[in-house]
Amino acid sequence: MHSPELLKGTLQTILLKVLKDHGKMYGYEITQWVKELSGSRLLLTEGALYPTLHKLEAEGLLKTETVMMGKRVRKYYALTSQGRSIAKDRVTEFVDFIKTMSTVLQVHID
Amino acid sequence: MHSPELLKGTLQTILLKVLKDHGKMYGYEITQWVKELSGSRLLLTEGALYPTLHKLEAEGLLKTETVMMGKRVRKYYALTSQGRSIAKDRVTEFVDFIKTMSTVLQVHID
DNA sequence: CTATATACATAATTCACTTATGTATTAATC
DNA sequence: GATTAATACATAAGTGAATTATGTATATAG
Repeated sequence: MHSPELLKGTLQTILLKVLKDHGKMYGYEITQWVKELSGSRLLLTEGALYPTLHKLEAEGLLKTETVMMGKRVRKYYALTSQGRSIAKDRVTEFVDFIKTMSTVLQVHID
Repeated sequence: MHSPELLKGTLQTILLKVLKDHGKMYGYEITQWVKELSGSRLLLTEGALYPTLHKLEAEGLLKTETVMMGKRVRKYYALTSQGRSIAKDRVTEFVDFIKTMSTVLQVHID
């Protein structure tokens, strides 16, 4: 597991990019998918996940669709067109940040 | 300039690694050096810098030497042996984090 | 002589996160 | 058939690393 400090500021980027790549997903599904993709190194907590999804929806980057699976609620999230645009920006911003950090720390990633 | 959110959790790593590479430095010198190294993309604020230096010193990772330059105080910081060890760990941890993030975000750095 | 750069420091505030708690359904285990 | 674990959502309290603001003081440039 990674230091939780490093994760700060990256959650929105992860959510937007995963939804961009994977299409519509529900919250729990996202946690499982990120866990699998990261080899259990990135574990999203519910206390961070749901408020962030709600915030991105409120900002118009995500749209929702609530489905009843038997008696259980499932809330699917998908990018809006604005969300797709921002997702791209956030990934670019992250890559740029990593490049700068790599220079300052004098490290080479792969 | 980078999103300040992404910077969170990386300040200690930057300070430790810069001091490891550059030897003893004083606070203001660190801000200028990081600014130059990063092409003005990483601007350390004093409100974050000094408390973090004090904290790292209190934890025994840094040792200080105060010098009077004429009438002006200058406080040099350098790694302790423990600090050198932790600096290495923090850089490794950061690189590992970036690798995980690159996988999850499906991006390639360089 | 006035503004900018150098050089330190700390207090108030912000905000994204963790931790804790709550509700409820479904599947597995004993 | 009862308890535990997994699925699935949600929010409130607390933490802590940052920003922003403020303060002090010397040195330099225009």
